[in-house]
Amino acid sequence: MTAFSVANISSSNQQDVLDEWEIAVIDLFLNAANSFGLPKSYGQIYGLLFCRDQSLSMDEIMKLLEISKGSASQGLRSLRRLGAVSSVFEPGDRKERYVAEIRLRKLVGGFLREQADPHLEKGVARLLQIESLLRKAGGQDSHNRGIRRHEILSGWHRQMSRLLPWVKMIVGKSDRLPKKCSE
Amino acid sequence: MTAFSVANISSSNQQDVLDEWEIAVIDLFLNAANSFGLPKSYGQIYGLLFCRDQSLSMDEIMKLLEISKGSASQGLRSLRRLGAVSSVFEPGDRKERYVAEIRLRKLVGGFLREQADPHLEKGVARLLQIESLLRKAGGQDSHNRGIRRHEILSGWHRQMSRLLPWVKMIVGKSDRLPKKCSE
DNA sequence: CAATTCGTTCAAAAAAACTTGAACAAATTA
DNA sequence: TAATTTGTTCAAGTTTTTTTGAACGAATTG
Repeated sequence: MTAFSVANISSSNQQDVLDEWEIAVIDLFLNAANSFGLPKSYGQIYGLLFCRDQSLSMDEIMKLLEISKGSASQGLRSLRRLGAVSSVFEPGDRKERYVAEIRLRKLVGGFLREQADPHLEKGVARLLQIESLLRKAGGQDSHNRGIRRHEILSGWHRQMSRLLPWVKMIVGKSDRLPKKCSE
Repeated sequence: MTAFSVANISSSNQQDVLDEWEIAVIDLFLNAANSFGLPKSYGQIYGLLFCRDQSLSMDEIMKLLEISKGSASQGLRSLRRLGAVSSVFEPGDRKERYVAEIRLRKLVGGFLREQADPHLEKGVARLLQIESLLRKAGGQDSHNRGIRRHEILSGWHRQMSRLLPWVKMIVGKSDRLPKKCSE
């Protein structure tokens, strides 16, 4: 940069400082990330982008959040994979720049796709494995018990598989949720 | 105990050994616990109880899973709070004994009550905090942006609040899920 | 081509989460 | 009351996860 930026008129205008409310929002997402089993830094990055209208470069993110290059890089990658962040190409700028996805249904959808779906698939494999163990092992009593448990687990798996599409459906329909259901 | 138990006829009948399939089931719950953000040992404990017809004492749980007293105690407490395990009083026995709750709707309900609901409540508090920060701080531009973001977050909060009852509802109705919805 | 800018990777450091076991309290039994 | 049994607590130890930053490669610029 060739000279001091002219930004930041009157102490905290836009660019290189976090407003108090922004800090609070970032902290909110930090905590949220945590309880979704994602690293805090992911939450911070998302939170910062969520606050801003303009896209930010990795560099700006690092400085504003005071996190390392590695965290920023990995965080942004994962967030993109989740569909929570996307990169935009501001023309005439070499850096990549990032913005937050703010449509809840997209966020939830991405999260379910990346986290829940894989677990359901692994679940199938595990059920098969248990099934095969049941085929060979165990005394009569234990074997019967195993069969019953396997049935229960299969039922749970089925129900979970059914639930997810509904979640995606219900989140998203912003206002008008179904009121009554037949059957 | 006054003499050797007569149990365990033919190598691995009921009590003091884990069957192969039980190990697999326990491992399944270990992983599941993990991805719900609960300690592995909680999953193991639940998994073991899930496998068994008879209630187990903390002592037996410790031995079967080879975990410490502390883990067993804390795990059982948390699982009871979640409603995933309950204690039964086998008459003529001083120890407390535990069994797993296997109704999915209860499990999901307990989990949501203990994990999701508190987050939603904290969410309200955070939104209020942000609101108050917005009242005082910020330049015009940032302030407006803050207002808009606060609105978005409020919307998300509302939608999540609406979602949870549906989840409880959908899981539970074992077979018959709603097929069509009006509005 | 050399120098610079970006972004990624990964081993090592730091932080967070989980587990352990000894000390303790409560309840029971001798 | 002393000895036992049962379960809880919590500081310290262990394991796992996350963060850091230096080294690297690719792309760009001088």
